[in-house]
Amino acid sequence: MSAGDARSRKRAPGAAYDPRMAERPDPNDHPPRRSFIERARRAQIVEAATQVVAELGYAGTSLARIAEKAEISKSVITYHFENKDEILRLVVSQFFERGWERMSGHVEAESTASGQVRAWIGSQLEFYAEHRAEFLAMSQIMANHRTPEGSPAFAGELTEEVDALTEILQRGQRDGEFRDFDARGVATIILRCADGVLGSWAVDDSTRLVDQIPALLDFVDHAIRR
Amino acid sequence: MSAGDARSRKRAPGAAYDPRMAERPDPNDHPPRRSFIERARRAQIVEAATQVVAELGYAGTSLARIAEKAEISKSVITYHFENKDEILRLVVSQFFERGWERMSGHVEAESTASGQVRAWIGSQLEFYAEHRAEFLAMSQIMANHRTPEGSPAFAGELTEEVDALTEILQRGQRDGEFRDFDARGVATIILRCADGVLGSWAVDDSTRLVDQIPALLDFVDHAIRR
Amino acid sequence: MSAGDARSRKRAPGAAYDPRMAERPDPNDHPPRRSFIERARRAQIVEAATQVVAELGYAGTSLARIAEKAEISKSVITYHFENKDEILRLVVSQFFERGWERMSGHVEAESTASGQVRAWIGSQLEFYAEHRAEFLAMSQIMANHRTPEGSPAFAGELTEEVDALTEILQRGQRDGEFRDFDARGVATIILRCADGVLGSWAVDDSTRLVDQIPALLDFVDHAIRR
Amino acid sequence: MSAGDARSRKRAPGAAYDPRMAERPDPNDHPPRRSFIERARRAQIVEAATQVVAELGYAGTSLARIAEKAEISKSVITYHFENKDEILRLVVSQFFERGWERMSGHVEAESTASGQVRAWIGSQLEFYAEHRAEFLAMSQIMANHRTPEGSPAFAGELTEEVDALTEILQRGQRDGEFRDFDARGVATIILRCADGVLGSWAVDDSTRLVDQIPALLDFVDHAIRR
DNA sequence: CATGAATGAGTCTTCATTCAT
DNA sequence: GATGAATGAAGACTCATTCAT
Repeated sequence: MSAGDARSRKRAPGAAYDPRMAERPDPNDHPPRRSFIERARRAQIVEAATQVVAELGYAGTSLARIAEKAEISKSVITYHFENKDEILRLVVSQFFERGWERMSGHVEAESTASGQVRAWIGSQLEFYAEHRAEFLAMSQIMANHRTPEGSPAFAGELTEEVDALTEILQRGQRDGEFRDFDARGVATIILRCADGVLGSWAVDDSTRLVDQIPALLDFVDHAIRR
Repeated sequence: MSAGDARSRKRAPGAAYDPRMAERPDPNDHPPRRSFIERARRAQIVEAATQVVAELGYAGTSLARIAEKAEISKSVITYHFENKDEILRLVVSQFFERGWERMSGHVEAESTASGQVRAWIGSQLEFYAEHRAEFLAMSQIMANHRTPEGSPAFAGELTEEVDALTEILQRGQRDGEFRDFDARGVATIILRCADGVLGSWAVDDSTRLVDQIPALLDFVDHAIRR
Repeated sequence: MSAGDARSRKRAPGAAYDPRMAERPDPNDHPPRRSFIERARRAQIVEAATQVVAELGYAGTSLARIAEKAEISKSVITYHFENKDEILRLVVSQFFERGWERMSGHVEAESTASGQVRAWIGSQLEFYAEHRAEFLAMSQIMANHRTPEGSPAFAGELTEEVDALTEILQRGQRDGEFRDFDARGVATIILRCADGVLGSWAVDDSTRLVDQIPALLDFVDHAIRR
Repeated sequence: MSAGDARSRKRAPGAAYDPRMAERPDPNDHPPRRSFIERARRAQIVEAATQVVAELGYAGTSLARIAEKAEISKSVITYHFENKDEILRLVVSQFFERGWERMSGHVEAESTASGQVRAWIGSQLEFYAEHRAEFLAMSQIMANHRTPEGSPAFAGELTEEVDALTEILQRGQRDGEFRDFDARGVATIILRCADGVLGSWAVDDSTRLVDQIPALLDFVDHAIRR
């Protein structure tokens, strides 16, 4: 049943749109209509998968261990999902969807470019700090997941995000808020900067992430302000 | 995100030699005296392992594939190494050793704190750019390698690096070069910033890393300068 | 060789109805009285099974794929049929029933023995040529289907057919149409001959089966005629 | 080890050449040099596979069952062979190689075309009769084995055989031994005829194959003789 | 110094069937 | 009359490691 339902990736209604999740149109256009039980099971399994990846890493994640964590039989997983791949992609896409839902509100609430940059970084880090396991899992999967042919499965998934931030930076330059720099290059640096801080927190959770947010905001602010 | 979020650990400048990065000590305390052939074989195998990890990722790396790449029999590997673990740790430690060899020279040649910061970031990125495969391999291993119990094998390996950069920043503040900020926090941010840029390059090699170095240096400069 | 080496069994001409080819008898002796819907569903499923076996081969045929082909849920199949076995047997028996319906008319219309032989071979091959998928499916199932214990499920199903053709050949010998030979042995050979030609057509449908019929008739004619 | 050693298919030295086994050149041209043990193990496994396929059919043949039959662990099989596919192909190719080795001698010993036809059919059937299990296995594999993409793995493998027999028939026609007919069509029929008789014996071994050989030779003789 | 052979645990996935609704 | 959910057994294959030579 339910072939090709690698699905979702819908924009949050009203929300601008999630630049991280490029629209990849489903060939079978009818989205699978799932029963209550099915939806619950799928959620349960994705949740279990998230935890396992976060704890044991990408390479240590097997269907057997996901089943164990969810306290179900392995067959239940293969019944509700096409693939291990499908599960892993859902872990990633759901995280981004929810993250962007949160961020977009904060970003749009700001009027100035610098306010939007701060809102972007701040709300992103806040969201991640609140969902550490999900973030770790997403990180692991993005860094490791490959297509059957062997190339990274999530390469270039991030360019739209860079585009969006670049636009904000350019507006800030036009408005005289920011100094002169290559907007696209700096957009990359900022995003990667945040990723990096996240990364250190991912490896070593002794650093309280939320405490580092103001420092990072301040750092970026000085770096780009006129 | 952050395929390259793990990375960087190297000797504190001036410090002689980090025993943690050394090959694991021989249980019989006399350090292994290796023949010429032995050393050659080990180097060849570590080199092959590096390439395989870079190409196929951590999860795609098996002894069989390393053997294939090195054009030797699998048994040669298990003869010369205790473990798969031993090989992977060597890939990481050798990369850091060589990287720091390069960097320390550049850093120590500078007299001002800001010069040292620039030398640090610049020479690090240059070195990585010249050794992409090694960098990718190191990244993958640091992000994925685990102890038999399942916890990250390279957690908390980064503190010395942070310590060293913190010292430089503090000196810069005392000398009036840098503005006021939490030196340790910013040290982390700077290092992670570089990581982040590396991460984007790791995923997508179309971005010419060396071209981005000046932008990053400029970015950091503005962020910390008085 | 001989993708089509299994095949052919049908009612002896004149004989009413072969119970061995019938659906397996209901344990409670009253024959199943099926509703219109039930009969339609069963037909639909058997038809889908036929197509799947023809396309994917015996080993590639699963209930899941039959359901997919019929665009129904897998449970519909298990509701209407006892078994996978029951479906496969029906594919075979229905093909033979319909085939013999066609052949018997042609054979009985002939008065001479040699005419009957020609009618037999000719109409058989014609029928098969018109129902390639059904023929392929039947072939695959006869060649592969096994009892739960592992022995061929359709062994020894061919004797009646041989008997019937043997009778015709013997009559031809008595009437002086055919030369002297072991009638039973030659009956087997003739039937297998047709099988063989079918087999080559099964593997490679570029050979237009109908074009080969005259050659085969000619071949057999020369072989047995006085 | 030993990648790409799907190998063999060499002509028997001196023997004409086996038309059934089209030369499919090995990309890695160096044939694997196997140890005594390796050759013995491979032979043992192929032999076990042959028996399992003959007894349980293509669909009933699993590596587990082959291992059981050979009284070895399943891993031994995957150590010595790349693939299940490799084993199955060997079962087929070895059978043809050996069969042709036998047949070619008999065929070439004859001077007349009709003698060669008789030698062909006779020695083929004799050989098959002496190696029933191998024949059954080969039959099952040829009828069922598919490429990963789903198309029959052994389609069109037989055309060269038809070519060779066609040549003989044409010579017979030129020499006035045979009557006028479409040589290629009849070659197909004759080969398929033999296959068919074999097929009936395959299903039901009560018929003593060797006893049927003279009848078949006689049948074919009458069919094609002037 | 080197390696061929072996193997048990574990990988994902497919499958026919059962059961409750 | 229909079906969604569940499942254990089995499928081929990969892997790191051990051992004897």
